[in-house]
Amino acid sequence: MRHWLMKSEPDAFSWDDLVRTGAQGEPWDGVRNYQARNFMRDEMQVGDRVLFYHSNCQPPHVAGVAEVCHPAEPDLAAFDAESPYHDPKSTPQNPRWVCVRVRAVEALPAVVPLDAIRRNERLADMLLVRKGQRLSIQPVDPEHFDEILRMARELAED
DNA sequence: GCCAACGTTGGC
DNA sequence: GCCAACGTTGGC
Repeated sequence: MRHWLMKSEPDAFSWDDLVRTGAQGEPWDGVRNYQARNFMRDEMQVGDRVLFYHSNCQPPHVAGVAEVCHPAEPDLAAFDAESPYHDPKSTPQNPRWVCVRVRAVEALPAVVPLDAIRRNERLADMLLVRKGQRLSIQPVDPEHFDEILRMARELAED
């Protein structure tokens, strides 16, 4: 089992939105970055655990743990001329973009803000805190994943 | 709202 | 294949 971090802007799709989608989960559509696509297409497997991260909000933070619940399939939004994610170069015969489906597992007992992650030297190597790094889907080392969960428990005690 | 960092596009 | 121009991400 691998571990991941997936970013979402809460104004667009929040942790609560994910919880509401229930067991069938949410297709992670709209990813238009090849590296992120390749992670979904080639490396993500059903059961992989995901840190659900809220970006572009104050403060940015990890909100919950999700899991991959369906393997990569074509991103239907790319075919939809009305969608902001429309890509005319992607066709049903030859889909350029794919998405996995993700469902909520559990909210963290306390959210873990980005600045706390930055200050934790055990997380110094996380891609999330690497300068200039802005992948919306990124692999997470298991130790880093567990450390985030530990921080959430610790923050909940205060 | 600003802007650094990065990815993509397209002319050549 | 190079690279300038442009668009996007996302923290601040």
